[in-house]
Amino acid sequence: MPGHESAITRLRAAGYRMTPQRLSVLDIVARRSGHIGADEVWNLAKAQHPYVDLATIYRTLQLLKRLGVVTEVVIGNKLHFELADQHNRHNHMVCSECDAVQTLSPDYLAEFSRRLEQEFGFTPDLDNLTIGGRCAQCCPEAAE
Amino acid sequence: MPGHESAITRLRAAGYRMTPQRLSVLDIVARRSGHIGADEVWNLAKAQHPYVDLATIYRTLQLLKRLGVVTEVVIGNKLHFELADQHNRHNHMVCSECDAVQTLSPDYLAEFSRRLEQEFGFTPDLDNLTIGGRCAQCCPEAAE
DNA sequence: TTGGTTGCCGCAAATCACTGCAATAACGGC
DNA sequence: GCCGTTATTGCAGTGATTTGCGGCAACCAA
Repeated sequence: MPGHESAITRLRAAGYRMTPQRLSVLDIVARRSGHIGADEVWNLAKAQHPYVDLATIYRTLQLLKRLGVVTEVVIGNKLHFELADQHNRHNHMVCSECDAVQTLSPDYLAEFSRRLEQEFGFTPDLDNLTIGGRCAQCCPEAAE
Repeated sequence: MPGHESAITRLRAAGYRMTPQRLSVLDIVARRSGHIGADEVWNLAKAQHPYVDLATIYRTLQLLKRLGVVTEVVIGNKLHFELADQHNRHNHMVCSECDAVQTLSPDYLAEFSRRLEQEFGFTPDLDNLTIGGRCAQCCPEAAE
């Protein structure tokens, strides 16, 4: 699976160790095309490595997020993760009614981001920004 | 304190009941100029009404949020709330390093929001949008 | 004012995410 | 290949928020 090598290299370069648990998590997230919940990562990881702890899953996912290997999507009140693909960056719009997820080109936020940095010196973490709201189906005005 | 009456009216109009607990929460959030954590609301509420439960505080805050009476700000891993003031709407930028909070005019997001609605029929909940990132002090490039 | 309806509260337990600590294992050096 | 250092894990516990449920009380109508 592509993506692994560079991620492993990045981990090593930052002084972290490669463990079977981390490989499992990385593999699971990489195989999935799209976001996956922490609990689901755990279930799949247990299939490969029966004694992994959920805490390890969370720690690993947070680590991979810090390294920019995965991005975080807030859906309902659960965290989901997906492989960060530089060639297909996108943001997420999540409906607070039905939890439907739509993706969004980061172009929509580029101008906004640039202004925050120029005017406030604030660097928004757009890769992990989830935009909440109502989708077309659930929007109050969409009531037929 | 202004704002109470309209909020009470809005609650009633939506078929909800006014209770001493809800009045307390409303009063506490309204008196505070700025955001306040759920736990702090609880402590203050207990002073007026010793047997309020934390669950009631959370339920009330979520209710007031749904009604647009208060807005939610995510700071670190805690929820904060503040009175929604139509004459002083603003967004929040929260530093993921030091939890510093800066406010932001919603003008910065107006164009973005308009496009989401026009192109996707998605109505973003900007009132409760917290933008995470690094502030000028904590930004990697700010290392002197 | 009184009574009935039904939404709300307090309590307890569940859920999700995170953290401290002692035991364990990854990795560089010999 | 073996050893020591030290990052990482599993486990148990904590913090923050949410939910189920039975009893209680706010509100409307008479």
